[in-house]
Amino acid sequence: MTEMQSRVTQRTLLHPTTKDLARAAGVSRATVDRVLNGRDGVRQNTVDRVNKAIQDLGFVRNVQAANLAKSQSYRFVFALPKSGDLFLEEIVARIAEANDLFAADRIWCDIHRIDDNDPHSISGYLSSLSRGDVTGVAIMAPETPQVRDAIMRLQERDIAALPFISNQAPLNADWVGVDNSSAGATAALLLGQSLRDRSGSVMVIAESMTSRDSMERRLGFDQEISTHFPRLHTLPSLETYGNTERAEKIIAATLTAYDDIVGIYVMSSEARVPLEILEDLQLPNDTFKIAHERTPFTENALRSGKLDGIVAQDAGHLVRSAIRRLKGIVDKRRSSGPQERIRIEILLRTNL
Amino acid sequence: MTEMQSRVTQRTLLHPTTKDLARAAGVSRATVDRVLNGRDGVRQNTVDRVNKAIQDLGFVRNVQAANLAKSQSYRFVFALPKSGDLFLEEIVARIAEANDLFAADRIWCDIHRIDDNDPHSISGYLSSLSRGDVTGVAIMAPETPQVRDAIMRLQERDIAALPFISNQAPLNADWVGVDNSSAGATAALLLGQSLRDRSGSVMVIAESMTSRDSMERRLGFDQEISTHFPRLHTLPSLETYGNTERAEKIIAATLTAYDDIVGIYVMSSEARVPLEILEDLQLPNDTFKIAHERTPFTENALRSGKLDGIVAQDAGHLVRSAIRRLKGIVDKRRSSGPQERIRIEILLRTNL
DNA sequence: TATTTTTTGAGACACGTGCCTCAAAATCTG
DNA sequence: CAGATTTTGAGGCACGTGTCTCAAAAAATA
Repeated sequence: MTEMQSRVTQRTLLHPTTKDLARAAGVSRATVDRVLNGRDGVRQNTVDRVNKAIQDLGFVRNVQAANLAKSQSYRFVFALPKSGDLFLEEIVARIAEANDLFAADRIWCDIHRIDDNDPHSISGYLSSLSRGDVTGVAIMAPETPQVRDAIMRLQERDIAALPFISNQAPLNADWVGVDNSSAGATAALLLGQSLRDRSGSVMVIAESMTSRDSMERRLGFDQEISTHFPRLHTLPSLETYGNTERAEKIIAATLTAYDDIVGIYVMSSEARVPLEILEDLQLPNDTFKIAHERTPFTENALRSGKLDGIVAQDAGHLVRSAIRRLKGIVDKRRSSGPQERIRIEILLRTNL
Repeated sequence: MTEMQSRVTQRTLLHPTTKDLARAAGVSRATVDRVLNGRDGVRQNTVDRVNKAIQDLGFVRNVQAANLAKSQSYRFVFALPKSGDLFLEEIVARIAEANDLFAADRIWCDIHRIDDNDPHSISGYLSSLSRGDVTGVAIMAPETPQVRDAIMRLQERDIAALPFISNQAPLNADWVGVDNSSAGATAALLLGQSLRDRSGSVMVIAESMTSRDSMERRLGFDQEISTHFPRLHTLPSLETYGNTERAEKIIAATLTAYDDIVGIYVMSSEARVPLEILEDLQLPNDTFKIAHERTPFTENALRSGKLDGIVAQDAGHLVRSAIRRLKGIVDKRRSSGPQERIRIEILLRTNL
């Protein structure tokens, strides 16, 4: 057994270097370098020979050594909205953590808060960046033409760009976040399953319905309820606009208007305000309440039974995944292979 | 703003090297090397001065350069049981994937199948390993004194050892896997929540109850049911021992003995056999069925409604996490900081 | 064939750290 | 104080790749 293996691996170097490549292809190290780094002035024939040698030897470029030679280190920026809820605070905290986790890999992350609602300031910031200052940007911003443009121009300047949490378009290959439509559907399924033997109305509370993310969640939620739980009836979204007084008013109004509310879906990533209001309003004990995103507040609410479930995306996972993805882009790992998908997490009291 | 920052960072080098350290501490690079790598023959006073300089400059050792100098590369082995179910196949596939994901980091993984049930063969294999062949091992094996011993001896030989999925002891700091007690409780909560308005018996099917993992799951499950869903009654575990005929017999017997079965919990990581048997037995449509681990089979069952929920640990995540953890141990990252916890995932039809 | 152009090779240096040797300096011991 | 011992410094080579320069070889063109 061991003999057979050694016979196979005998001529196959364990970790072939560019030197070995050169020898195998019958060219010089300079030429190998030209091929590896896509410089021109090499005949196709020669390129092929080198590529064949790469295949034959199973050569893998030593990125560490390469980075050392280039004295490359990675400087990433997380461009996040200024107006922040608890979920955003969570993200910020995870970035700080990731910073010293990745320090050993020569990766350094900064945070830049941008004024959302103003697409111009976002794209302005993005175009102010230059390679040398920063090697990559993770961008959390609502989808607008300006932002899309700015992202394109970043890539032209050889800066890695990665839509983060807020998706820019369904077709975009490089992005880190969850499918909001499925997230909404998951909230619906969880709610519906728990209320399977009852019928009534479901209140839906949002911060605003303008963003693509909100729309998708709502769509997914409604679709799941209507196809699988026809005994439940979903009410129109209540939009709080982040305003507590307004929230109090519309929630109270809805509760008096409908006396058959059996479930509540808090759709926005900031669940604190609506939940605090609901608590004061003395709902029946068996009203099923579900919200998005894990924050110290929602976590607590789940523990104490004020909330029955959370549909979440893991902030730490999002951050780390974004960093690894950015590094992958910079390293030009095209065959990034198994994409590390961000899962839609369901949190109950038992798996916090 | 920028001025203030630059004033601060002016004297602070962006990426100080050992050379900078030496200058700052007023010693030679040789001495810095002695301190950094814990060689002796350095006066305490000098050690302190170097450490102070490390603090002051915010020095972070360039692991890439260090690995290059040592021509260190990481060879990890996953020691997995021989007798495998679909979940194990999943793990194996993820290891293969991870292999080319981590190739750029000079990490190479092998798989070694060990005969479970025979603690001696496991520890025999582990003691046959030597540094140079392998830098770290992820071990999936039931807890026995022999295995614990072998792990200790691995560490003495400077080989990183990491219990994998099967925990060795609750107190063990270094391990990758989930809390099985919480996993069981989560299955219970999901089941209970869906059956909140009904009462009856819950069938529990296991492969065997000898391992710590099974015990913990069952314990967590029972505790959650009895404290929060007293209208449900959990039956004793049916042990299939991986034998299809036996499984058919005991499941059928249980179904005739109890006519009030409202839920079924398939506890073992191999859910296929029990579920196939159950399908033939024509259960009422609203029987809530829950199982563990995502495999092509369980996934399909969930999609087609033969299963209502899966409590899972993400195989890819487990594998990647184990690899990163092993690398962390080898690199001597003591302040490993934010441990990348493996989440207990709840999979429903909507978030597959 | 002679000349220009393209392609290739040889060699050097750099990146930051590990690891080695040998000598010099500092400290301790008798 | 001399000698033994411990501590420190200076310097060099290695790791694998990137990036230069300059010359040589090969191919294309006139």
